[in-house]
Amino acid sequence: MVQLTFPDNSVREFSAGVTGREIAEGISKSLAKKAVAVALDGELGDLSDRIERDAKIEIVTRDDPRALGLIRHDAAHVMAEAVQELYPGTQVTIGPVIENGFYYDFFRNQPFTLDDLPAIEAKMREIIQRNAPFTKEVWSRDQAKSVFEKKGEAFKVELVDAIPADQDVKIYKQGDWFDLCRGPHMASTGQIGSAFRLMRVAGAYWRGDPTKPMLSRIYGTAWHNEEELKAYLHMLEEAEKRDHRRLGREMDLFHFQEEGPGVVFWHPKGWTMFQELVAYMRRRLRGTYQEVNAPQLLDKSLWETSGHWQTFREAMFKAQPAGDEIDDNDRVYAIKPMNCPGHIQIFKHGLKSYRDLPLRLAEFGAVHRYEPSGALHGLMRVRGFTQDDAHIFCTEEQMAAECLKINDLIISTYADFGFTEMVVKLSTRPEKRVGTDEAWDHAEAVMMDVLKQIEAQSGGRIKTGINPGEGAFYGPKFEYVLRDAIGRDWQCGTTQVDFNLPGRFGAYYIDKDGEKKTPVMIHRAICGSMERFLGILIENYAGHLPLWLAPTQVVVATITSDADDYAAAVAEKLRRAGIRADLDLRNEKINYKVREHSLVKVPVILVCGKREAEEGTVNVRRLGQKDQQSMSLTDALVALQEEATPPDVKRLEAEAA
RNA sequence: GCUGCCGUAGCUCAGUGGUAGAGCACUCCCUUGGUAAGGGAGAGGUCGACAGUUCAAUCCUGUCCGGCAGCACCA
Repeated sequence: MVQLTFPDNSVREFSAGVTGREIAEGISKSLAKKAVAVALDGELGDLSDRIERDAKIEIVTRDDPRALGLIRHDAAHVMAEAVQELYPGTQVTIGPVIENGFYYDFFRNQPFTLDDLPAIEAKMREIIQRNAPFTKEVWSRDQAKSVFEKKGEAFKVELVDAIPADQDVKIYKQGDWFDLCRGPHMASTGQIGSAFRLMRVAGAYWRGDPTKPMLSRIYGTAWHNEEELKAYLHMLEEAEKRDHRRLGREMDLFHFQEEGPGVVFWHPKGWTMFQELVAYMRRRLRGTYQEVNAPQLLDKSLWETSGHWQTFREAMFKAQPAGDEIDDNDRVYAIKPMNCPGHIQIFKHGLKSYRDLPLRLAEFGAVHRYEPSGALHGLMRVRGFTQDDAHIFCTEEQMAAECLKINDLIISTYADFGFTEMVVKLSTRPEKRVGTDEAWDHAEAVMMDVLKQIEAQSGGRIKTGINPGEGAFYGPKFEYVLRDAIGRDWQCGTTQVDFNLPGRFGAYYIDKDGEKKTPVMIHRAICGSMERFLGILIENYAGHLPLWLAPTQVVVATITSDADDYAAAVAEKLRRAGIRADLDLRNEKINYKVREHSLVKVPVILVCGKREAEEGTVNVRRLGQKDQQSMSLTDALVALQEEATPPDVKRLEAEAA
């Protein structure tokens, strides 16, 4: 007998080997019909699984949130069946559930195209209509391998070999079609329902390995019901609308062109945002960091010393004199891909004492990396970008305190942009690394301790995690991942402890005892790449930037030319108050002007007509709002000036008051 | 870099084996209109680049460049 505890805490006895399906049927017919799986002590399993031990049991119905993964997984299987039915000879590989959906990778000489999807989707609906039950069998390895070999499924044979020895080789059948799968699955294909859609096709390497064959992947999305599917598709549309590449063009912020793949042409408005962001960061560094600027072009030897030339040469730009007649035109320079070697040179220049530590050098350093062409993506991944970089030279004892200080800076910076949800992850030693195990043990212990403090300090707002083996080759690191307004995660900030570079470059300081010591170096970035961070901000705000960041903060627009002089005076006063204001005196209707400035997302339009000119008022129209507000020019000036004050400056003013 | 798709006016896109079109934007004229497009006229393109096939290529083929979606990469 087994004792099973139900969600209402009632405990009932069943004979061992009872199945979830039998239990559900025993409770009610309707439950049995709705049931798609069973959860034993929280772990999902098939309704047909025999229950041989005491456990907490739940009958999982189709509308349970946990069923969504099953719906998607089953949909992947059905898609594979549909594909093999339509395109005989296509080999199946793997088909997992992913965020918002599923995919299945196929091997076929001719990759799938978007045009193939409607037929596959129709076939899937047909298979779902058939409503064949999912049944499970456990096969021996040899049996599984020989069956898949006979079917010509070479990839499946490889997968059977990859299953750990202590796990069963499970085969799931749906009608005549079957697949190697760890399960679980729902009761029958009909339970998938109709709220799914095939989305796109893409190439993907077998097992993620570029040396292995390219497979043809089909992505799909699947949901509990049509409403959820519709909501998801709507969310995708919203994301597309706030695509920073589109907004960048529409708002005239920047552009790219063929001659400069992956490098940004910043237009006046975009550059205003950029500079506003840099100015913000500079204010945040004031009093703590010293800003420096290291050369763009440095002899190759420096990059050999740092190790970049050996490790990242493929991703670096080299430069040489272009003239044929120049004596040393065999001398090779590299355009900097990082700022650290430069900063170490600055540290090394002049003897440093332990009293100088921690020494914090910051730079808005423009770096260039030859990113793979397929990786380029608007501002998010470029070949030339500006890091809000800093290197802190300190002692090992100072390391933990420095990491916490950086943490405070990063968290408060993100908060100023409205990012309050974030995750800090500790990346630990990778396989390829430098430094002794003792040094890594020590560094990881220190950082683990810091991580705990970060979590404790945050009062639960910040989640923490560990990425094993993801550290840099020279030391462990923290990664700061923020969540934007539509729930997407972006890794931006990073704090990396480095035991390697200072020693390689022979950097040292004179310690209390008069001995030379090698400092620890901490690399840190907050925005990471200013370009990318701006891209994230544009998407996060959907172009509706807070006033302090908006390139054009106010447009003063006239209704008739009678108000031209007054409007010009208003614009002038705004400018004197430090507000970025444009003047629109064109001979156009106010409708036209409002529409045009609204489309480029100007936050505030001050409409001035005859009435305003006579009364000394302005009519305030905010972006996205239909109603207007009339107020005196003086009041408007004060209010706008207040609103246009960056959040950090507001804080300082509040403290001073 | 790999796979697939794409490249026509500043933008969004039609189109054809016989050297091109629309809407918006732009310029000029008329219009002075109270909160998301007033009317008219005009200008604007070596159809991504280079080769090939053809009497003839923007269209077909190839190579290259660039973009998009994934994959891989990201010091």
